Amino acid sequence: MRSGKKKGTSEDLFDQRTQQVLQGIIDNFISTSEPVGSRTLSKTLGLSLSPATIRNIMSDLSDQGYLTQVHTSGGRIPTNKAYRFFVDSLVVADKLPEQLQKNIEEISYQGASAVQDLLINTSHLLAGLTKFASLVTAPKTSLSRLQHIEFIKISGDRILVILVTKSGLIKNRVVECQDQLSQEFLNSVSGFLNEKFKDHSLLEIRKQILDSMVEDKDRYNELLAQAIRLGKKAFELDQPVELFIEGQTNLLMNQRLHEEESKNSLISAFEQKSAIMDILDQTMENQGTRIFIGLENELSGLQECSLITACYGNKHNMLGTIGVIGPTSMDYRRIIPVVDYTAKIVSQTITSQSYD
Amino acid sequence: MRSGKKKGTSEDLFDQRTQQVLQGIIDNFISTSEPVGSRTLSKTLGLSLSPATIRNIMSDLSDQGYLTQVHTSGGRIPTNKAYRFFVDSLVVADKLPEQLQKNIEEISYQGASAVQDLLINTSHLLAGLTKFASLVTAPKTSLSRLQHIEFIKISGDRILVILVTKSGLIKNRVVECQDQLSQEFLNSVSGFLNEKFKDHSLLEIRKQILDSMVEDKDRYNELLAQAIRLGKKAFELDQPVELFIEGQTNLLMNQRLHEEESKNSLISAFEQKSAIMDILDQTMENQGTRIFIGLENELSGLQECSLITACYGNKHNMLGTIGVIGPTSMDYRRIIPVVDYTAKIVSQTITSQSYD
DNA sequence: ATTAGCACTTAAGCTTGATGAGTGCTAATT
DNA sequence: AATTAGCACTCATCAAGCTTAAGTGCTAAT
Repeated sequence: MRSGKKKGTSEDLFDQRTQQVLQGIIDNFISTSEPVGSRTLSKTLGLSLSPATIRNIMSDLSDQGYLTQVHTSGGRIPTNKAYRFFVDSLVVADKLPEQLQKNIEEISYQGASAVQDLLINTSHLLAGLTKFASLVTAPKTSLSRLQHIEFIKISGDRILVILVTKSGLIKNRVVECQDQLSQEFLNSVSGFLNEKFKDHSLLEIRKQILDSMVEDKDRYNELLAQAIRLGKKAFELDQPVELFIEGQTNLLMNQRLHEEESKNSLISAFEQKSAIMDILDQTMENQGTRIFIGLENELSGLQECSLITACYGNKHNMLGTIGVIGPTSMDYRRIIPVVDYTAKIVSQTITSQSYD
Repeated sequence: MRSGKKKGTSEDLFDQRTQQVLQGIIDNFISTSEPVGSRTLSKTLGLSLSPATIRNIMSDLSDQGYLTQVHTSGGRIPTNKAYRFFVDSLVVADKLPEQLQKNIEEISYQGASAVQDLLINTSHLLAGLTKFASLVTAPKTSLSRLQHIEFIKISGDRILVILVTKSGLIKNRVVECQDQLSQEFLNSVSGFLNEKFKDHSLLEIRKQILDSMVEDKDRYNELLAQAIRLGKKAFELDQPVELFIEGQTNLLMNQRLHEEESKNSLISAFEQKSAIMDILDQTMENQGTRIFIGLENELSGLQECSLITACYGNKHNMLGTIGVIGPTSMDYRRIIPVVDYTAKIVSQTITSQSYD
């Protein structure tokens, strides 16, 4: 145990040299994924310090929980605490190379006429650029507000319901209907619903329609009755968690995560989409990029992974989240700006496509 | 070189005992994925033959290309030729357990109101049941025939185009339009297009519309002019190869394919979707289950994989293909009926949902 | 035609020892 | 007082050598 020089009050405030050493270790480990030893560091680091000195510093850092050793001898690797420090002290991430910017901007052109397409493109893009797994959540349907609803009779007893939300989501579903309803009548129904519910959230609409069920007084009004009946079917709780995941194979192939068992738990982690959604939902609270390091608490199976997220939205609200899951030892400096800029472009595109 | 007893004229027609031995080797290898030797076989096989005799038979089979050895000593494994023989001689595959039948039948209930949902469910189901990778192609949009088209004005300059095909596909796209068109006018346009083109294939419609461009004589008819303009946008070549792949991770995790390099080539094989589509398209020619063993010729990277496919369709046509990719040493007896029955259920469901 | 016996091959598992990168500690140096 | 050199020690990795078990081909006996 070395007493060390505590210049700050907190043990976590270390002097510049210590910080540089830690920085060096992290950098080194990120690029090689090999435990880094005092000798190597003495050479790579710009400072002219002997291995022995560095050893002392490293020992301090170990005591404070920033480094661990895989085996008694054989270099040290950064802990999650170290990554946390590293990421927090990244005042400004690398500027995104222009070529990458262009690549990202393309997602809004690739024939993404609907928001869903845009999100799928985004997911694809992120997985491709980062070579990790990408996550993208769609705007919550139930919170979106109604832009337009339409009923189209496509055969005797089948009606296609089309729902367009202010945020630009388009949903179809086919409902069956016993009564023979003419297209003219369906038009009146959708006209009625559009008039009455435009700008209301789907959740709200659903509640109101269910309430209306009770009001029997209007039962004589056939239009109203059918509107309620159809509306009930159209707005029925129908919100499969919309989460696009891509590039899981990237993660499985990744050099840094190659213990057999960890791969299996990785897969099962991806299978419980609801847990992932929960985390992503949290990120909607405050704008900007968020970084989760070592996901063991939230998602068992991803101990050695970090999650980088950013929200997208239109001028009024945050609508959803995009993110990337990669090994804790990923190159944060490169990945963060990619996620960041992508979210920005998604927001821009979605703003231009949404109807408020 | 043992002369062997050739009872048939062709060298590939061997007597019953030889066949049983080959069968035994394949069975054994399928269940253990270990090279199988003469001693083991002598015990597991029902016949009371000494290892030496079996060795002789195995030697013959090797000569004829049905078996190979990984190392000079250490048992033999079946070649693709052996699997081919094995599969062809499977007169009837196992009957599907009732529980599995039920599982498969569920795909048609899971709120699959549209054909696309059904296909996604199917892909998911196949990957889950087989623990391999699943492939599902959607019906070719351009060959589908028009059931209904509709234009909905959703904001000043944006029009939502909805296309419903006879096969039950529903496609949306948003097009922008400078002219301010009223919803009433759009209704006339869609009425016109529905009337004129119902039951025509989308490909055909597109061609006719492009041709119409030339007929300037009707330029005075505003309805017609707009119908052509909008129709052109609506039917624009817009057929991203619709192929659903799921469970690639299953395949990567599979015990039987664990050479590092083969995994990488596996991934890249999945990335060239068009090559996969080509193979799947072939299968549409003749109905029924087809089995491709050792895909090295068609798709480099899948040397050690087999593909089992079956088509689905409605009463008139074959519409698409479903399939499973797994290791050549998969349990064909189990997998084939799964694919088979799933295709049957998909066909049934799609028939009940399509409009002709 | 079948089988037993034998010499030979090979992958896989085990021990052994050398190597090298790294560590902690102490004493010398600045 | 901070830094450094030196030293004994630890441990993963690798290669070499050895054994074992399972398998093969061939020949001779049944």
